[in-house]
Amino acid sequence: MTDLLKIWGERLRSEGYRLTRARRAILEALAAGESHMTPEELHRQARRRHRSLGLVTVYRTLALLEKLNLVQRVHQGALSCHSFIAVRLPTGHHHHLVCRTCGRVEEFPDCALDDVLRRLQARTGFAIESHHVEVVGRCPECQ
Amino acid sequence: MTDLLKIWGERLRSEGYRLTRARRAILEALAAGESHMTPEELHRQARRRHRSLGLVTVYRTLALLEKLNLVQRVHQGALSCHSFIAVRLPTGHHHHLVCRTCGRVEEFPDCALDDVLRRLQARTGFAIESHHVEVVGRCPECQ
DNA sequence: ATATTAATGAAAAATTTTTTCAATAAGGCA
DNA sequence: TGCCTTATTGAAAAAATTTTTCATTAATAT
Repeated sequence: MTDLLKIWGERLRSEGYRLTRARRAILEALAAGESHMTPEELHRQARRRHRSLGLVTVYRTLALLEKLNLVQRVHQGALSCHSFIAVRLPTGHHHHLVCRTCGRVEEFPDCALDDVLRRLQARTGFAIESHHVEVVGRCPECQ
Repeated sequence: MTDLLKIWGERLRSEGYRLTRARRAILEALAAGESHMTPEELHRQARRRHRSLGLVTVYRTLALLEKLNLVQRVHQGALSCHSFIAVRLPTGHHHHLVCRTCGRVEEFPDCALDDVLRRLQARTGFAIESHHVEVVGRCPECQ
């Protein structure tokens, strides 16, 4: 996890952003989180490291991290549209397998979906640019 | 499209809900829409049929229709978490292919995904219950 | 150390969604 | 048909969420 932090820090720097105390606290909370968190929840967590952290900064930082692809939103049907989770698989495209009970999120790679998409593209004439997959179930512990 | 309306009406009735003027207006707007709409947009459209329709009723009706699986939310990354579109493929599971430019939504069936999910389930130990796929691209007209 | 300027936090504003409640109208039934 | 019951509605208010503004702070290059 410390590894993740370092990588993220470097990434921010290399993009010309400053690595502030507020951002560090938010990144740490994200890296520690096993489950997706709303801005509010993330704020609560991150404040354990940085007491005076404002919720506004959480919103701003999430927007930044989302732009840089360091976090991803978690969608499931109606809910959780505004929950975020750290992106851990650094290489390539991946998706989320979310536990309905404990909220734990597992990343899984893209494999085998390409085929489906290629056929879809051929059949519909759409120029496919991106896709988003989310799978919900119960993790081994929660079953 | 008129067909769709009739089916929806019957479905509401059979579930014990009343087919009111407000709901009819909302259903018509949804059935006519080629693209996903936010509650606000839907309200604007539906009011052309029913002038005094309140936005609250749109929210309530969407919640109901979502519960009955007559509409689905459209997600794409950060945006559109709160946009809805009518479910047209009546049988079985399907997903959305969304045009980035004009917002048009095409439904496509589930085929070939089952395999991917079966393998995922075997590998992770999750009991997979549902999934959500959304593909974004540009439709033939918009390319 | 200092200067530059991006980033922060607080407050206010804007936006979105939900709740409350009295009035209305849908659908069943005589 | 016309009445009765009760789900549904719309308006207003409240709650929740997100964004903007702006003076202050602190991260980084020098």
